Amino acid sequence: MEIEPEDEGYHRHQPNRLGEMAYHNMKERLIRGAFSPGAKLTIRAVSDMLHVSTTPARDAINRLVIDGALVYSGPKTVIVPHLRLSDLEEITQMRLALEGLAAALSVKAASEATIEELELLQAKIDGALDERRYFDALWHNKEFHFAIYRLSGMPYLLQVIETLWLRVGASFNGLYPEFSETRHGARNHRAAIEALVEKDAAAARAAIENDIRDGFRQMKKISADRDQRNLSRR
Amino acid sequence: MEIEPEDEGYHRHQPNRLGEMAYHNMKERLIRGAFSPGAKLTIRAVSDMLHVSTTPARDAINRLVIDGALVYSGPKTVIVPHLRLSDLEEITQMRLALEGLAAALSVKAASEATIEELELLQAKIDGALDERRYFDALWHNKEFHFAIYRLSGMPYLLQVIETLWLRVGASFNGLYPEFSETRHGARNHRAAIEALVEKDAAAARAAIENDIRDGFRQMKKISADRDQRNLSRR
DNA sequence: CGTGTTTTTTTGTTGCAACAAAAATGTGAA
DNA sequence: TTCACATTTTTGTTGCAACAAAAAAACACG
Repeated sequence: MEIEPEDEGYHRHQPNRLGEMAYHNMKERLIRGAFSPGAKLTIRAVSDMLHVSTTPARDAINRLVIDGALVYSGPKTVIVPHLRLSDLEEITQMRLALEGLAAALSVKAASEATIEELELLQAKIDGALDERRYFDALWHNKEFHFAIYRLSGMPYLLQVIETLWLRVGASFNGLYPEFSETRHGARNHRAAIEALVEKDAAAARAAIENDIRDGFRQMKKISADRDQRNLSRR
Repeated sequence: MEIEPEDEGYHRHQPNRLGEMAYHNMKERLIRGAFSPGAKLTIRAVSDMLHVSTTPARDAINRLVIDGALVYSGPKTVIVPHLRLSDLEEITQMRLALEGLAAALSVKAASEATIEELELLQAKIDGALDERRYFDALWHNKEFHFAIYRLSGMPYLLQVIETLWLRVGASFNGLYPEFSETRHGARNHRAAIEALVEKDAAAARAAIENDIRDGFRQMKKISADRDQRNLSRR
């Protein structure tokens, strides 16, 4: 590894302590599906929920709106958005481009230790699925993906990808257990690990892209079924 | 122009009026290079500059930090960052993936009107270069690119791309006039227009990617020369 | 002249209240 | 019930002040 000639490295302090805390707390709740699409979030509600004043609560909500994890349904009303098919398609396109890139870049930093880590994570996914712990399965799936992407060494890229996951995560946690049960990822994950072992960038990209595409088809199908059911039940 | 079939379209109101204004105002100033890398920005300074209170000024600064257009150099100090080569490389990789995607998607929406618009913009670029109005040239160059990307019909994609431009823009406005003078973009832009006319997605992507790569090489070279000069002058 | 130390000034964060505007609720007529 | 309108409640925005902490300035010593 080369030594960077001028790595000034901007200080990674953590100002805005309460606001940052509120943001991460709410982000976590959203990813875990604590709020259903359509749920209204107000500054004062968040402020009470997290026992902070309105200022950090406002900071958190504003930032989540910027991320697209929350959305204005009126001038003074932010809600958890209903993900439309067009949104899902746009996000999927971006995921293919960005996560494909991250996967391709990851192979050069792959080591035996990282391979082992990935094997372990995949075992956790399989185990969780066997025991019908669907939530854990999805969680470990995320860890698996980001363990690979982290190898790219591109922090900003990782940040953008994480925001994309946040956007779909908030809306698609309602898809249990059909979505998790499909095990669509296992084969693609095996292929990804194999590609890392052989340091084959193109294969790694292909494996991740397949995984994303398979997931997209699943989501689309399940979501369409739901809509159908909701429609006919009216 | 087609009518969108199911555009429920979350209300596009504009809350946070002063904060939004402050953000866009500062963004504009940064893209135009009003602040040199290393310049310190404080809440109260921005608040005075824009004649608003501290709250919207704080909102604007925080958001620019999230964008990566500003950076903490200490717990209580935000500055315009010096772009390191590794940063530039990461951003360029992401630009290739995302702007390549946008360009490929743009062909299906290309019409005669948009072709005319692009021709006009290219003429403006050339004209500005002829008259050594380098700033205008760069500005119209941005318009040219985003006129294409807008055709993709993906608003969030556009937003992310714009943030990438903001990050490099703030630091590389100091590269006048060498950078603008090179006219590296003309051939690539012609190729892009041609691709849109023939609705050739692959060609459009290739043209844009070439443009980005050429620009990256230029920036890298000029920036390296500068560093060399600064180093030897010490 | 640097260099470490102390003092002064500046700065971001946080909480809060006032206000206008929007959302929710209530009311009544068809 | 359904719809339009009036009333009440809720809500985001904005400005501001107190405070601790950090940055800058002043200073002293070598």
